[in-house]
Amino acid sequence: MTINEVAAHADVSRQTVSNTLNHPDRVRPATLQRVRESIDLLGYRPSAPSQQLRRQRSGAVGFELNALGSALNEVAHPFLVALSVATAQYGCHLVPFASGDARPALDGYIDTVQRHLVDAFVIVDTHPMDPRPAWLSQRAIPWVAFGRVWDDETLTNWADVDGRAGTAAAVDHLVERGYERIGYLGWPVGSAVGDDRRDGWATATARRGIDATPEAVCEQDIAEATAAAGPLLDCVGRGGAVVCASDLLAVGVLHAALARGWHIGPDLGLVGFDGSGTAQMCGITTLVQPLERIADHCLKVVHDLLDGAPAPASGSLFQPQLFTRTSTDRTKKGFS
Amino acid sequence: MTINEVAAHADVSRQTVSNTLNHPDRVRPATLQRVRESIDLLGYRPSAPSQQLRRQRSGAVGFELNALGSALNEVAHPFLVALSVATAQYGCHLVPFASGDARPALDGYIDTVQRHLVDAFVIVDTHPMDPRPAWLSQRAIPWVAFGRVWDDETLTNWADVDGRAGTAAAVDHLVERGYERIGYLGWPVGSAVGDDRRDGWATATARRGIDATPEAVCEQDIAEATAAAGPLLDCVGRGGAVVCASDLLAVGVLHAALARGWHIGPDLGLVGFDGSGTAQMCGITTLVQPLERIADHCLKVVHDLLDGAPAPASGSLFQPQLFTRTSTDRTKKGFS
DNA sequence: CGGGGAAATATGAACGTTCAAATTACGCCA
DNA sequence: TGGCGTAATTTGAACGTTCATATTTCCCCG
Repeated sequence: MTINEVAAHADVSRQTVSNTLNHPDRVRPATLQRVRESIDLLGYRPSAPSQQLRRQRSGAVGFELNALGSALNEVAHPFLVALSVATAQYGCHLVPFASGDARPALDGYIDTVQRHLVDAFVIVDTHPMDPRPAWLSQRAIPWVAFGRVWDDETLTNWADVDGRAGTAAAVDHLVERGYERIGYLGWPVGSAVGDDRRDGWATATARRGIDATPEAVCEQDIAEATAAAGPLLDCVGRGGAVVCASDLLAVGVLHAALARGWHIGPDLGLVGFDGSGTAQMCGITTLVQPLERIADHCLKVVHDLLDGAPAPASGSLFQPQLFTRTSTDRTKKGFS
Repeated sequence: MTINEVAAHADVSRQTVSNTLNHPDRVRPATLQRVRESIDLLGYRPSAPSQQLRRQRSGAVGFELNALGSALNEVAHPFLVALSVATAQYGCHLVPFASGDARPALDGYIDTVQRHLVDAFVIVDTHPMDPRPAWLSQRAIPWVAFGRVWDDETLTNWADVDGRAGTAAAVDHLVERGYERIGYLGWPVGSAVGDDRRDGWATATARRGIDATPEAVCEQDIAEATAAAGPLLDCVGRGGAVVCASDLLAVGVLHAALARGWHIGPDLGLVGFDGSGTAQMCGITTLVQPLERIADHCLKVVHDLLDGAPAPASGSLFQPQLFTRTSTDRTKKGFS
């Protein structure tokens, strides 16, 4: 089913069919309707390869999937789904490509862009010394990052979650719920995301005048988190609470508490971060990242860039939303 | 950078450049080398849209991402990553498209195939009454399923994990480790995948002559699993073990056991299913699905179909691999 | 009712590649 | 050395679309 067959059926030229779809204002109403009927009747959809070739634009956005540690990254998949949903709005599609030990990250970017498979990228897991922002910008390849861009203040095309506000909201919530001692389990100092989230907790507890604020750090690993939670639980005691830098760490705390026979909720308030499936499964109150809005924003930015618009004046911070579950309910025992 | 520029640089015609890449046997060795040098020097990569248009083939495989419940599906993301890795082998790429309440499943299939964005599909989450297999087959669109195809015995282009063998291996492992009473926590009867996994446990315990084989069922939900685990733990007692239909259910059992103050491993053997990140995080012995091999197999099948080969004679069953963690180690306390 | 101007529609060309067919180069033997 | 057969290479055409330009149609007014 090609444009010519539709044109023949509607007794117009192929260009009129093209205009019907791309510039309806150039077509007389009567003709427009007739062509549209033919399109519907014949079930015509323009061929993507043809359009891509002619327009010199693939209409696709590349997305790197890191094969390493994909099992532990609980945000990657929901974000990918959110991006896929959002593509419909922008008339584009996603092209994921793998990286890992076998295939260095930049290779996939080079490949896909040189073959005109994609004309922009959404990048995630940005970190200090990340080569991708500079590399892409040098080549004038549009891109947007989910996660702050480090190293270069002038690169403003990123969106991120306001970790500071998130953990602060967690503290407020815990105070309202009547928890008195509020500890924090985070990552070692130096991780920018982690420091941001810790700051929110520290600031909020100080503002609330809470004096018992023990904290501990560990890597993003559940065994470490469980071990690190021990001293923390000693300090906050029954009736205390812990805010965590991630849902995974919260699960560690949960295990440590369960091992003591504490009831999550009544005996210990617990707040995670990320809104992952794990938190959902374990009934842990968490700070849900607004992935749908972030995905939409990311696609908007790259499309603006593709249309020649300048980069946004600054990065965008999105507010995480506190999703209350039984782990911060002092009246219910939760499932444990 | 187009084929013509390479041709000019190497002082040959564009067709010789094309042959150098697609039919090197048709090019004289001396010419071949010269053209290859030009290609490398200029960094030429053929334009995908041009190739797709000319070859009438997109070289892409569609993959439906269900926006609903994506957070609870722990296999979808690793499988997607495995597929992405495997695409490199087959010179193709992936095009994920979203479905959900807003967009019925078949719409995405129709769209992508009519626009020539993809020429085949990998489908997952197959179930009885699934409309996709028949729909795709009727239209002669190549596809392959990860998960058995129900309703129609003649559709053999699927790959799945041998659940029966998996749970049987779990029982053998638990017996070897010295656990005596081996219970089972599964899904309500009627789910084909669940029944398959339960059968493996039932058969293996019978073969081993184990008489204490309590079982319980619940939905794929951690609160339900925790509740259902109670009676199960009463029956198997300390020193017993539980095999679960999924890692999520195993986490439920884990919570129930921790709440009793039992040590996972010494007091209770626990085996999950799927090899999810959750099992990894919680130190649960699990049956790892060989997603890399399955992904490779799926791409092989669709490419064979695209090359006109007949469908495989039968579906392929892949053996899950028992991955031992502390939850089945009677000598270690694990992290809890 | 004819002419002028704008609106609507149609035509030629091009995007970069590969297939099919035509042309040229090469090696071999008489 | 000339001719012949095959290998190597080149040329024309086409994939389906959209841009730029050319042509036609329509409407309005003199």
